[in-house]
Amino acid sequence: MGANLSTREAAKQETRQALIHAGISEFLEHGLDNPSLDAICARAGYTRGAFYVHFKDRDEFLVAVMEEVLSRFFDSIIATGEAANDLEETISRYAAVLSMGQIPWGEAGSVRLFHLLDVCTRSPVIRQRFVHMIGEAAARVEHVIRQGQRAGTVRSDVGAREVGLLLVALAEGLVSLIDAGVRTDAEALRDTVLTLLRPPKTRKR
Amino acid sequence: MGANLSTREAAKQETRQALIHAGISEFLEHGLDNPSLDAICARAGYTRGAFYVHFKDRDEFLVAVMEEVLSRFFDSIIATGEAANDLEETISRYAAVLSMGQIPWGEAGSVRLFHLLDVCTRSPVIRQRFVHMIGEAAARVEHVIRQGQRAGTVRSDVGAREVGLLLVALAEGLVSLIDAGVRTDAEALRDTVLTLLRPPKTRKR
Amino acid sequence: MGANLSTREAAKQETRQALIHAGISEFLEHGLDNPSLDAICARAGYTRGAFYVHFKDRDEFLVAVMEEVLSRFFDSIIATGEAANDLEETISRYAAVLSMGQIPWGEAGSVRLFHLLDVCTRSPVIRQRFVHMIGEAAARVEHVIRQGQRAGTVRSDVGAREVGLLLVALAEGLVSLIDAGVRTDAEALRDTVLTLLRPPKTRKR
Amino acid sequence: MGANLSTREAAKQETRQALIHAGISEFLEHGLDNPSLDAICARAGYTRGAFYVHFKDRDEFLVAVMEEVLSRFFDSIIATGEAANDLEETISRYAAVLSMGQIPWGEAGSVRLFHLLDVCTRSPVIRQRFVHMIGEAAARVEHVIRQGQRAGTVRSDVGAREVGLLLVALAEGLVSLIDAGVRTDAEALRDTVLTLLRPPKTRKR
DNA sequence: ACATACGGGACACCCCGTTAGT
DNA sequence: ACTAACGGGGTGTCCCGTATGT
Repeated sequence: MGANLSTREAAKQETRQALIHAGISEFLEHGLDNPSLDAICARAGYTRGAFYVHFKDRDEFLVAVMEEVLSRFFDSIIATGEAANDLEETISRYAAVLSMGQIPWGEAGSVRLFHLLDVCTRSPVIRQRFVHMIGEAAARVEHVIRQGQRAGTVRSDVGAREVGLLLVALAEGLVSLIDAGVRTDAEALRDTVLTLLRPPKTRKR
Repeated sequence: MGANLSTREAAKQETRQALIHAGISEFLEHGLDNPSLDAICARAGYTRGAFYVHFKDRDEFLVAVMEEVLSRFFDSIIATGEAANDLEETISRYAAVLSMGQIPWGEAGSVRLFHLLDVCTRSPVIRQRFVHMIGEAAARVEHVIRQGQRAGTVRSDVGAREVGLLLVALAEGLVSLIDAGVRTDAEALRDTVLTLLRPPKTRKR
Repeated sequence: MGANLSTREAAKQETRQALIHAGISEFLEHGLDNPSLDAICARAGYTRGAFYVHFKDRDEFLVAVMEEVLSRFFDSIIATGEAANDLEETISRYAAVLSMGQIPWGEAGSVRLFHLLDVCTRSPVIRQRFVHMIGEAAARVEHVIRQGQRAGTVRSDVGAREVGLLLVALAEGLVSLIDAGVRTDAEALRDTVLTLLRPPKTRKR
Repeated sequence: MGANLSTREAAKQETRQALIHAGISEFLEHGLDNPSLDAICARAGYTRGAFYVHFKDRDEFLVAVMEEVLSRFFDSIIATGEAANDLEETISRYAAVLSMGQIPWGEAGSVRLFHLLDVCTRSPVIRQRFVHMIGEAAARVEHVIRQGQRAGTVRSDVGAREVGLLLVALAEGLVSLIDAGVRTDAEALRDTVLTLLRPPKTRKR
């Protein structure tokens, strides 16, 4: 019966996921408000009849899409985080992510940051998840900073907590600027940030 | 005739401005796509008939609104810039602006940053203006940094150009985070940034 | 300028009336809920764009239609009432109206009685107007009865007020039955009613 | 097997009845066309899957509902009829029924008369059943009248057949008026009707 | 018998742009 | 310059009937 249950339930979840993925693609290409439900459903290979089995209305769908995006994003951050306790590595990964100019996730495309911010305006649920996620990211960077400070690779006269938030905000801002079309020299910026965070060489004396 | 014409012309521009202001308010409250022209015109005390005297269609109106917003923003930046060649003062002003969590301008409210980014996606004109504005802002900060370096109040082992862009991106990112509801300690962040930029104390030796 | 005003206003009222008339026809043929706004507007020679200039939504339109029907009906009752203070004449007119099995009015068709009752369920406004109209009709019959009693053509041992309401209710019931397809002998019923209301002949003796 | 089959059969009929009852309630509250099958089924504690086991489509369901209503109504009339061969008693029962302002039946609410008339417009089957039922009711009253005439309690100068139909129509009309919200004095009306039907007192002489 | 995913279609509401007025 | 009627189209929503499960 476990298999039986999965027969129906699996098909249902598959449909739901297909719709969400189609939504992500459409939202990426045409913004949050413009895509019609028809277009989204068609892209997923379904009709609006199927849509309303899974979502009460467009807003609920939007929230579901953004939750998916957020969790994927969060997963990707966690994944990189596990691999790297080193500041330089972390910053470099961030730089790589940023150079793509979009929130990254597995297979199927991405969503603009400002779309997320837009949805935060509408849905308190998403807003909370986003804020929490930012907090997690900041905490992770903070941890890396603190480790660097202990190892002597990061200057100790700044608060790790503040630097954590600062770097996250910086990342966010750079994503926005790149999204908007501002040209940046990722390497030079990375080096500058690392220089600012390095302990003064005079300590050697 | 000059007076007569200017009277008419002034009235016309007044209507146009009223529409743009109403648009800003509506866009702020309900996003960029949702507000109907009817709602916007009604808020300005007119009807759509008046609207089409001044704008070809909704898109042209959107561009006009954003140009207004951008120029106001630019003016405010310029204004603060003129007054301050000092880094600390500049950062502080930025902090003040940021703590409001929105692009500031004169009387009537403001527009979220992500709205601007959204429009950049649609209108190359706006995009170019925005990129240019960011460049200007970065150049201005760069100038302040360079002056600080010459005066010995800013460390010299980082590129003024890179720091300029970095600070602008940071500002942008913080605005976004605050917009989204992330709580920040503006003072602590400001101090941290200033610490990072100060020359090493080891110089005392 | 009176003419000027009427140019616009007259056209507007004409459109509104056309829509209402079309609505009456559609409602008569297909019930109150089935006809689409498209069908109604098309019948009037307009589109939904015009419709929403005159009515906020379908419900408001429905009320307007029923108010029109009611006022026409009321006018027709008043008209017949003025002409007839005689009981027999009044009953005969009623019988004629009833034999049509529908609420009568000028040119363009009619509306089933149960449609009106249905709308009364939805709109308190219409309900009140309908109740008031019934009261007026009852009062009119009451007046005829009273005159007949004074003239000795109607028995005096019954309350004119009660008889008035009774006859109105009877009319309403007969309309309903005829609407539903019950076959009746209008003449026999009329004679029976008149017999019931006549004073007893034995009194003469 | 008989018990087994009847068990299943009983359960099936139970479901059917539950759906019909739910339909009656929904139709009473929201009219004949507005309630969705989903709403009706949900009210009965089922889904549309169960519905289509019992009914071909919405129309067939509507007819089934009205047949139920009609038979209940008929039963109630029969019941009162059996108990009463006396005119006064009959009229009083009628008055009681009317004062409820609705077609009465057992437990679960009622349906407005105009709903029935509405369905008569759509379904010839229902129409015929309704006409037949009205005929039965009229015949029953006619019988009572005839008995009264024989017993000398009802005047003999009017046709029992006509009076029968008249009283049924009157009942119908009063129900409609009360449905619509007209205030009536049931007692006074009843007395008036009885007075009209009583033989002239002059006979005493 | 009953639940439920899904196709498909209809319709109300809204909104934009135009045009005839004032 | 501005109003207001109107045409026309798009879209979200809902709902029915079916088909496939259990």
